[in-house]
Amino acid sequence: MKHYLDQKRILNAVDCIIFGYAEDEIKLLVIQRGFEPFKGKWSLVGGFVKENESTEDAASRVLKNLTGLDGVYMEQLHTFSEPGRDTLERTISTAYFALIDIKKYKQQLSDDYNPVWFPINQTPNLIFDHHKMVELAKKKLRDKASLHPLLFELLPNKFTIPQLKNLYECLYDAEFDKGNFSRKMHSSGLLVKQKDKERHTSKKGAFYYKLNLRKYNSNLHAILNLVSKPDNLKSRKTK
Amino acid sequence: MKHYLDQKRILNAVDCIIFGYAEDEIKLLVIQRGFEPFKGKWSLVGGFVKENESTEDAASRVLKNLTGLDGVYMEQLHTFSEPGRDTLERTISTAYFALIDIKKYKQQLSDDYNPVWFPINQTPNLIFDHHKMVELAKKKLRDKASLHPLLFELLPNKFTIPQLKNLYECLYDAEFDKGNFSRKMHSSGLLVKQKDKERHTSKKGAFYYKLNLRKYNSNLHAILNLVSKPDNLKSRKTK
DNA sequence: CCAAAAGTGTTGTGATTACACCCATGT
DNA sequence: ACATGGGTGTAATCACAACACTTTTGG
Repeated sequence: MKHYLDQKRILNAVDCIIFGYAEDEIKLLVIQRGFEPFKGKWSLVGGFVKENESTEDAASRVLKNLTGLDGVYMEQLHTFSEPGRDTLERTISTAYFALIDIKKYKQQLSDDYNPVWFPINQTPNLIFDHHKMVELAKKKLRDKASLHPLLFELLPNKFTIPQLKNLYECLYDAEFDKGNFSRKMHSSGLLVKQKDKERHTSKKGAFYYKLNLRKYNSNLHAILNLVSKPDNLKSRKTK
Repeated sequence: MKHYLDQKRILNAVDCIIFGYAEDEIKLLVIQRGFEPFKGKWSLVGGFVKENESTEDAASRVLKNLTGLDGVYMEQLHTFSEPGRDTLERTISTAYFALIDIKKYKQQLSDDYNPVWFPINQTPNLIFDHHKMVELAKKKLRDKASLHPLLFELLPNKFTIPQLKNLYECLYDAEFDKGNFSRKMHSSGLLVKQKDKERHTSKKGAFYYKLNLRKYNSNLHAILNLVSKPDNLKSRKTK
């Protein structure tokens, strides 16, 4: 018969994998630690779980401290618990991934760390098993976004269909047919056409759309078969 | 700046949601506690995480203790961490779900608890938030099995296609067309036809199949579109 | 020889792809 | 006027559901 007195001290932490989207790239927010231990090393934002909060609360708190943002899309990813994963203490960390509109993000004042957005495929070396966390988060984002319309969380309120298409193309490193992509998005019923156009990236200009929030919130499984089959990919990007 | 000294004692546990399949039903293995606290109450099997093991190791250990089985299909489900979830101690529990061949299961000798298989939709009241864990596990099993061929883990080495079909029908509470089901399974390339037949449930008899293990292990995404759309369901069962 | 379940063949439908074409506009 | 990217139309193809049909064998 097991009893908790068997258990030596284990610390509980959370780490956040924060994704954003800007300049036609998906980005990851990491910090450079300004304090010991591991001063100068790159790391995900994280923190210890307090006695009276859940890991969800802890992750929200950490995220808010770093970005100033509340009510962000966040989801539990996985709990990492290898005895040697944290080289200083025995720590079990529950990882969360978050999607934010990068334009809403405002760096909070802090001397503790220096936050930087890295393109998702050019991240620096990270401490502990944080690289594993990022890889798993990327995989989960891809898997989930192929069935659920959650990439909207990365875009501003108003966006164009070519912008949306580019976002999907980044995530899957593939090209989609503009016609078919547009039809599929429209058929989801999630888009509300605006009267104005975005006129920077093309001469004709692309209409802005907003998300139909009622539909988005009620029907989180609308986008079926967007990227399910390999044949949907026209060709691997090689650039 | 946060430091681990802020953290009061939090215990780390694991709980296992163990699924089996027998008598044309999906079952859940739960225990009745033979010791205080909560003597006589139903609960998932669980245990505390030891200092030198991961939560995965802890879950495997707990599972082996209860069932005598090694190398079982197991997957991390979710970490439950609400401060009030365990009414005795502040405990964070990482839940794992496992799929076992119920015929291989042998009850291990133990006076500590009385394990019982319950049909998945007739489970007793469980302590703490274990009911939540079971519900999430059921949802995850359904979601995952619609894309990945993991239900084979619930069947014996040799099985027939009607058996497999019945398993899917149980999980989704739906009926599938035998012709289409059979074709889809064959087209996955995962089935190896045997020479003998199962002759209890029908006069004609149904051929046994074995799993193509090489393919199964290399290609964990073979079964696409088995249950993706609601239209695939002929009719809700009402029995 | 018939009932019952396994297993195969076939057809219509709807989704999807690939690609041609039209549109709006800044230079 | 023409190049450029946004946006629409459409034919061919493919996957799938539905269901009729054949097979096997115990009673």
